[in-house]
Order: sequence, then structure tokens, then C-alpha cells
Amino acid sequence: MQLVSKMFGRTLREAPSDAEMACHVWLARAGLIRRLATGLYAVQPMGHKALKRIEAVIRQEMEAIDGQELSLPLVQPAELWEKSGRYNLIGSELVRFKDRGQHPMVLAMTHEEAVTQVASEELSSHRQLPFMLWQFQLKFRDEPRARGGLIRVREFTMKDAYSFHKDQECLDEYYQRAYDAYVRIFRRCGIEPVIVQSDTGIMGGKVAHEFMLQSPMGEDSLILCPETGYSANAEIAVFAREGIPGEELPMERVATPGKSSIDDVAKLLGVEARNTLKMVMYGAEIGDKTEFVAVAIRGDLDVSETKVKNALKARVVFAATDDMIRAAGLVPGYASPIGMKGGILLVDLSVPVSANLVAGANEAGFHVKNVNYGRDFTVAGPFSEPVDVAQAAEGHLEINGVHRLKAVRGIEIGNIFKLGTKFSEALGCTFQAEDKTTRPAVMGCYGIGVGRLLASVVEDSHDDNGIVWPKEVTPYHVHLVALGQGELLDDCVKLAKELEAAGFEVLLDDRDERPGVKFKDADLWGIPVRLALGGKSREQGAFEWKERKAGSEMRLVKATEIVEQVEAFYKG
RNA sequence: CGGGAUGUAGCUCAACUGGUAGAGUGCCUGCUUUGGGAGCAGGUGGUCGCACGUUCGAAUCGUGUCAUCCCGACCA
Repeated sequence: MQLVSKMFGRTLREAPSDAEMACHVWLARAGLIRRLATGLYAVQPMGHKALKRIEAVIRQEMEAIDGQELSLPLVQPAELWEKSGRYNLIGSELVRFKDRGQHPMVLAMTHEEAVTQVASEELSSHRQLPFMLWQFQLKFRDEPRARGGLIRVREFTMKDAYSFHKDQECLDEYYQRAYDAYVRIFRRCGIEPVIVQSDTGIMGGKVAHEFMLQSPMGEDSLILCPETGYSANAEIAVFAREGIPGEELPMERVATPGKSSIDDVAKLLGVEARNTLKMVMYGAEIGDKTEFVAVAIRGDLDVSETKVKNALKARVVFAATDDMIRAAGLVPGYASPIGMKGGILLVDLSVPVSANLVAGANEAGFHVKNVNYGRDFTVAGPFSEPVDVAQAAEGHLEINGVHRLKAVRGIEIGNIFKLGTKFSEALGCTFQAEDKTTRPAVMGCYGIGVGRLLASVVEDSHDDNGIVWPKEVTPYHVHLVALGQGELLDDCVKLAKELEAAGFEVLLDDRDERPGVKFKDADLWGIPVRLALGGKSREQGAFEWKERKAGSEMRLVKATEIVEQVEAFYKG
């Protein structure tokens, strides 16, 4: 048993001033985490216990889908990352350094390279496939912006799993098993995940899902359609454009002095934002070239940079500078697709279905009315037709044009990804197939940030007084509160030993403190079952049984029946 | 990397117009108290982030720097 009087870590009466999110406040106030530096946290003993419970759940589920646990190094030779092409692809979030022999090294931010390298050394025959390797391992990502306590940190433990298959079909089948295992993991942690399709980027994969905790504090925007079941991260969500039909009118140049924003222009001309055409300009690194890219999109929509990046197969897109814009013959604030010279012009699907838009005139202080796609301009560059580069939002039509989409926020707590053969090809992870050909393994990867999941559990399960642990991940099963010393405390120790003999972990508050202090701390720590022993209950040979969850009533339970009832509670 | 803000006791925060450091809480001691963060008394605890400058004198003004937080950009 853990005696509170001896437990390292104390509770705080007030939240640290840097705590914004509820999970950060309660983890800090309960003494489970302490900040060491930006994005770097110490997890104190009680927090560590909860982490280990979460890991145990994950380990069970990984074993249930035939995963084999291993351990790969955090420090890796840069060479490995050069082989996969990510050494130069990834920016400064990848920490690079040299060891004493001046060899370039990195701190791994994920382990695809290492696991593929290791697999390639063992794999030779299709008979060995499929297999799945996984680990709990540190990752280091020098995030430009850590936030939310454990929600977004720089160093963290991730459960990362990698599966290897002889073909796509086998991967597809396994992917579904991993998907189901993920649902079980989160439910056992008390979270009902929202599952969305997610960006696969240029990593070579085609299908990926993110598991989200729905929360207004989430960093991601999710698009859901309750009627059709469609769900996707907003950055890739598809939707039907509502057109603006009309007979094409002659273009007309109008003065709009000092009005360069969509809202200002629309107001001045007495039209809606949806009747305008806006140009959003980017620089894009494609291959080893930097290209100027202009996106023409209807004024009521926002550009999804993820979609732009994917459409262009670009590594990076960034906001274009005024110089780049002028070099393409465009006037910042009054840019128009008509008269653009050079570069790539992407046109969103919203543009061709909308008649007589107001666009810039490529001349400061002027716009042009009644601009129509096809008649007045078309796409330029590698694309022959308009593409989907708009960000979906609340109220848009789902792709079939029948139902309205909903938007919610979410915290990403896990992802699964059909990687394909990108890494196995790059690192030579091949095998001999039945037909004697040599083929690269088809891979999938599956990640869960353990610390972020811990924080998400708390974010999802707390009240005004502290944490409310779900049964499966609570750091202790029973919190015994001794409201006195001497024989009364002896009785508590006796019960604690009985509970431990039955396999439960017990926290015993043996401090010589007033009851109020103990109850306040009990609420902060949030152990599901609190058993208090005071003078009155002791006379009746009973403990006061109080559950942490909302609305539970206190009741007396005879000391002799406690173990049985705790067993029933945790089985139920 | 842009925009905004903040750095004073372990924690949360005060300190006017420049005059030499405060409260609450925590921690230690004693007495009283003992069912929802007790009361009284005494005590502990700070190079006012750091550097330079202005000044007779700087927590306070200026410059620089570092750190932290928020918004955005970024996020295999």
C-alpha cells in the first residue's frame, strides 16, 4: 500500500498560472505532473502509476492482435533517415547532432526507419509474413509550440506499432484488426473515440484514420455527417459545392479604392462573400524547386493548405511574399487569375459552378465584376481542370449534396496508417514471394501517444473538484481515508492488507490532518472508490463507501464485506 | 517564424509619481481544534529572470537578452 504521508508529490491549492486546459490544471493540482521546461514534464509517482495502467491496457490489446513487443533506440544514425529521404524533408523538429566521432545522429521522432531496417535484416521469405512489431518508446520532436501540459509536448512515450505484409490485401485485413483494437483501447480508458479519415500526406500511404477525443479544446477540426456516417479531418474532408447559377454577364471594371479584403469589397458592391473570387498565394517546394502557386477560390470558402500540398505533391507550402506575387504579374490585395504570368494557378471546384463573381483587377483600387471561369480564365500549370482545395466547414453539404455537415473539435489520441511500401523500398525490406519474385513488404503503422492519452482521459473525465479516474486506468483501486490515528489507523492498515491480498492497489491516507484536507485531496486524486473510517463508522464495524463519480451516495459497508464489494465493483 | 502578453517567496499574486520588499497560501515550532482545504502566536522563505545604461538612488525608467504563456504559421 502507498501511505499518503510517505508519497512523493503534493497537491496544489491553485492551478499553476500556465495551465490552460482542464487536464493540465488537474494533473498539476493533483501533483501528477510537474513542468521541467517547455514541453518537458516530470511524471510523478501517482501519474506514473496511471501511465502504467494505460500501458497495460495497450499491451493486452497489442498482444491480442499478435503484436510482438520490442525496443528500438531513440538515438539513431542520420544515415538511416537519409535513406528514407526524411532527413532533408523534415525541418527543425528533428533534432540533429553529432556524436564524439563526429557521426551525424538524430533523435528519433518516430521509428519507421529503425523498425524497417531491423525487419529487413530478418525478413527473407513470404512464409515469415505477416508480423507486427511494436514498442513503448520515447520520441523527441522539437515542437515549435508545446501546449496544454501533456497534450502537446516535445519528448513523449509513444506506443508505435508496425505491421509487415506480403500484399495489400493482407494489410487491409490487418488494418481492420488494428482499428478494432484501437476502439477497445480507448473505450477501456473511458473514452468513446470519434474516428475520422485523415491526411496521408506525401508519405506514400493512401488510407489513414485518426482516433479523436471530441473536445472544444482540441487542436483539430473534424467534419462529421451523422446521416451518412462520413467523418474526416477538416483539412481533407470533401464536400459538395453549392453553385451560383446565372447567365454570364459582360465583365465590368469598378473602382474599389482602399478595399482589398473580401468583406470590404462585398460590402461596397452590395454582394455576398460567395459572389466574390479570392486569390490565395503560396510558395510551394515541389521536388527541388520552389514554385509560385495561386489558388482561385470563392470568397466564402477557405483554402485547405493540406489539400493544396497534396494536389501539388509538394513537401511544403508557405504564404507567398509580395515580391513573389508581383513577379507573377499580380497586385497584392487586388490579385486576379486574369493576367497571371507564370506559376501554377489552382482553381477550386467552387469557382466553375459560380457565375459572375467579383474578382480583383490586378490593379490597385479596382475590381472586376462578372468574372466567369472558362470564359475569362482557366487553370494554368500542370492541372487541366479545377481541383478540390477548399476546407470543409460546418453547414456545408456532404459530397452527395443531401445532408449538412457538422464541425466539432478533437484531440488526436491515436492514428493508424496504411504506409504501403515507401519505407520497405527505401530501406530494402524485401522478401521472396511464392512466385520467386523479390518484393518489398507492405506496411502499416499504428501510434498512440501514451502521455497524451493520459491527459485526454483526464480532460474527458473530471469535475470541479478534480480527476475522476475510469476504473481501468486509475492509479489505485481503493483510497482508504483514516480519520484518526491509533487503533483506527490499525484497522485501515488491516483492511488495506486484505485488499492487497485480493489483488487491489491501495492508497492509504494516514496523515494527521483534518478530514476536510483529506477529502479535498481524495477528490483531486479521483480514485474510483473512497473508503473512509471515522469514530462513528468504526463503532459499527463499517467503512464509509463513496464512489468518486458524480451523483454517487455514501453508504456504510461492513469491514468484512469490503473485499467482496470491491471485487464486484471492479468486475462490474 | 510573425502578433500579443508576462517574468517579484515553493505556488497564486500586490507594491502609486524612482526612495532600498509585501499579502495569501505552503513549509517549520507551540497551543487550541478535529467530518469538506481550521484558529491564534511565533518563525522560515526573494541577487525583484539576466546584462548594460540613466540616476544621489531602480522591482519601478531605457536598451538588449533570456525565459514563459496565449493567438497564428508549423505539426511523420
